[in-house]
Amino acid sequence: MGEALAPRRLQVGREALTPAPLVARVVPDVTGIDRQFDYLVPPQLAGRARPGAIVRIDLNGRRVDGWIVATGNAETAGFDEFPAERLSPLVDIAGLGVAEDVVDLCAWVAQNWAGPLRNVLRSASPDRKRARAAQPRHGRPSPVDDDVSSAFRALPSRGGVIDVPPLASALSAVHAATALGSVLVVCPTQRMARLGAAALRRRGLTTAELPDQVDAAVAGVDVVIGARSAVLAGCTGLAAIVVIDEHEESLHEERVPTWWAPEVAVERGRRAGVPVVLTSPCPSARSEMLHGPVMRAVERGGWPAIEVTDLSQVPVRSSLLTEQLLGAVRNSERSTLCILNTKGSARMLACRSCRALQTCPACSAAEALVDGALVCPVCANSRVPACGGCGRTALATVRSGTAKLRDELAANSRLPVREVTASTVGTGGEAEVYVGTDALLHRVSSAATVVFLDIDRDLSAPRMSSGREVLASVARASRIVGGAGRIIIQTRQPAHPLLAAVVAGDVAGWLRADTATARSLGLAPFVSVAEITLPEGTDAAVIPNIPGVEWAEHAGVVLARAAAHADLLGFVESVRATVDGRVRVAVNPPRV
DNA sequence: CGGACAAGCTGA
DNA sequence: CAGCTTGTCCGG
Repeated sequence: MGEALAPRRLQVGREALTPAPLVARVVPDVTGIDRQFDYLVPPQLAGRARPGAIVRIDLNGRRVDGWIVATGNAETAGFDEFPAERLSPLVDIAGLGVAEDVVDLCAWVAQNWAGPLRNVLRSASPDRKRARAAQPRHGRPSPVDDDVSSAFRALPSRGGVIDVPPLASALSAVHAATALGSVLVVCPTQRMARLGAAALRRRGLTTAELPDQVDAAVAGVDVVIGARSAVLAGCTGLAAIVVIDEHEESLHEERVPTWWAPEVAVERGRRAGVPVVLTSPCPSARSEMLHGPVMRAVERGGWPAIEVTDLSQVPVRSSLLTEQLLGAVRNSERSTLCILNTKGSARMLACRSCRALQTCPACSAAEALVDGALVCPVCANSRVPACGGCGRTALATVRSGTAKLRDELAANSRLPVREVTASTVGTGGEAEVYVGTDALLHRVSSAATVVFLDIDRDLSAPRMSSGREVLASVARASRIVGGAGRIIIQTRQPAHPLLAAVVAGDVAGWLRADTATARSLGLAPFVSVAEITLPEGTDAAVIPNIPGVEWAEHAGVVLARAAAHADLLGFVESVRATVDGRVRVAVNPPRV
């Protein structure tokens, strides 16, 4: 700023010899105001009024916080719209806020996902606490040389996607990247960030764990590591970005703007001119689209042996206790995890005679019985209520009930069986059996065996990405059991392509096929979608039509899709312009 | 969001 | 028509 003003002072003979007053453009930290306002910077605050700083402002009679997103004066392009004499002064500088070099990235995130910049700036700001000065710390790690580190070195300068199952392998990519400078690591969970940081320190690297160690990240360390919002954190000397388990849903922000950390990482890397590496045992189609072909670092993808059991062969009707399950529970020296997801199970129907799950012939989602017909909740196909396999008409609802299952299992194994729910804390103990939902896989770090008691509940969930979500669960289970462990998947559809691929060790092949299907059907990520919630009582007739954008309205929600992302953003903009009142927009949300 | 202000309703 | 509610507008 000082440099910008200097020439102005030297212009002798012009009307003003004093520089135009410094102005800060501020995003208020107030919901419902997605706008920016200009404020005068008082001379005593000029030294600290940087983009990213949190300031106190007076806004319409209220004293609120906000972020500076730009500074300039009346001479600066774009700062001349509002007369300087009508500006209020900044009240104070209240905190460090967002790293200066990340402010423009935040603006890009808000624009790309069509949401309020304020929410992005909040995600990028560490919890308010006093910032302390820290000294740069760099370790002297031993060089790393394994399959993953050589895969990293073989990537193009902008980075790429590496197929790596175990966490230790992903950390080798991080380790190799530290040869370039400071590495920013984004993990799906804070827990993994903590474990990863500890493992990297054992390799002789210095770490800053976010969100607590912001000071160290700013001072300069080998590795800055944290969960989703770490992708927006300050990182001095940034030389590479690594996103671990890029397929995990938790890397997707649920609130608007619904930004996706791997995509933000790629954009940040592009702006900073540093490589970005996305790692995953089951890379998402979107990351491939973003970054090109997947680099295979480990033979066979490193998946453990996976057994599939046919539930329709179980002697006791409607029981989930197979021989394999009981065998695993009785023989295991370490714990067994039994995964049973209860969500959406009430609607599933199985044939009483052949026990085949009733799925949609077109899209294979589980059907529901509506007014005496079998109806697909995804594509609204309808057919007569008879078994798709044997044609008989006696259908039974597939029962759920983890409590009953726990009792059955305990009676059959004579072992203590613990049911783990969201409220149960801790899973200590050896040689035990745990029953719980998918969340169990996030809470236990080691087990001998993982059994998916009824994978059909997940596989046939009424959404497009169900197969990839199942794969993510199996990948998580693989990591928990390690190379020597067992994974048992129970199903009524043993010939399902995904299960066949998993058994054959050809996950990559299934992913290729799934991506090809999404491409040919024009689904995400090959189209961009937006879910637009209109204000109460809006007439859908006012919604504009734009070339390249298809949309449909139902119950006040507009679903739009476009092959070109820019077209979709243009559509959102014109909807906001035509509809009066506040419109909520989720662009490419985690779930539609 | 939340304050300001205008327009609408009520009751004596 | 004061006193109150409800709605709309706008912020530097």
